[in-house]
Amino acid sequence: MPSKPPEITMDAVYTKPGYLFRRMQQIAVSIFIEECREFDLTPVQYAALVAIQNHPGIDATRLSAVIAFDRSTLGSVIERLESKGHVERKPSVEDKRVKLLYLTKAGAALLRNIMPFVDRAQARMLAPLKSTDRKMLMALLSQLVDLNNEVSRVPLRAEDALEHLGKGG
Amino acid sequence: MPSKPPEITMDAVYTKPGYLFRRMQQIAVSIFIEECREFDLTPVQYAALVAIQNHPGIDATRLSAVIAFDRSTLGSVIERLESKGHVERKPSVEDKRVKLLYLTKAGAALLRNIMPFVDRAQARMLAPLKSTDRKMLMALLSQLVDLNNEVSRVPLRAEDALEHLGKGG
DNA sequence: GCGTAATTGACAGTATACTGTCAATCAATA
DNA sequence: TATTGATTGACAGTATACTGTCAATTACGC
Repeated sequence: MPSKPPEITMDAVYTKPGYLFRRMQQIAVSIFIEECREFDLTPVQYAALVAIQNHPGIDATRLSAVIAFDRSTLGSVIERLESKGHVERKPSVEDKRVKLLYLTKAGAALLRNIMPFVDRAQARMLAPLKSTDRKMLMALLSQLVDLNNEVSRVPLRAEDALEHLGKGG
Repeated sequence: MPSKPPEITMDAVYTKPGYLFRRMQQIAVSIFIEECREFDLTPVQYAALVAIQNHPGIDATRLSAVIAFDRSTLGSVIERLESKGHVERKPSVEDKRVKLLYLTKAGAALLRNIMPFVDRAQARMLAPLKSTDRKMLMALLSQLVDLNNEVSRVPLRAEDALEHLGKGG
């Protein structure tokens, strides 16, 4: 007869949402990088490009609200996008603190070309599930992220993107 | 009538699983850190402590397989746990490359004490959903992580933990 | 038992992701 | 207008998370 089992088993990790969210994030990034290898773009860089394309002349602070990404880290992300020639930073004439963000032609072209690869990556993440299960998971996840929006350090504020209009650099 | 909308809208980000997994991971970590503030422990450090408690004398490579965590990063995680006095690293007599991992008494006590706080954090992550939706989400997520296990760089290999038995330091 | 494979831990490098701080600048108001 | 407070971008510091490399060591095929 074996001695009494430890009070805390690996189920204290494996069956918990925190662990599963971490694993799924690892897997999602891994698939994205693999599918988009030839473009040398990370998921966050992709999100930033889409947001800048949608809101030309946005500044870094508002961009961070639009993609729910920490402002401190966003600086280096933009730097990399700039050094790769996908993004331009122009100082605002109205507010000397602000640098306005624009896609370069190369950045816009990249975004068009990468879309089918991104789509394939997103499809692969959910591929192991049946169609109905995919829809169910996405619906529940969207709800949960939305309902927990205020919890994270950088809540999503999609409407912030509009504030730059009329302030044009 | 406004001009034709951009081909690529923010839905190319917001409605995609990759974005939602990233957001949910951000939120999960944020809640964990908040609930466990007084213990100064991160989610990964918690997972490592649980695994070491379950498999005393495990080495770093096997530990990485048991918590599906990159071997390169795990070194610094263990270092931090060691410097906080939660973990001991003892060289193996049988294999001079290997350092065997053990919880200290303080580490074991910490693990016991933190459990209710971890449970509260895990519950908070799913709190906005109805009970049936919580169960549904967890079931789908568990399936998906399991079915995608081989995709990530460090697949989960829970059974690896047993290999150290009989090799005792 | 010897040369080669593989394993192990460590390290360098890149990229998120967070906390906190700072100076420059702008806005709001007394 | 002068002071105060908020905003903005930059930076330092910590902690994941990955790729790739390396030397020491072990295991294995012959």
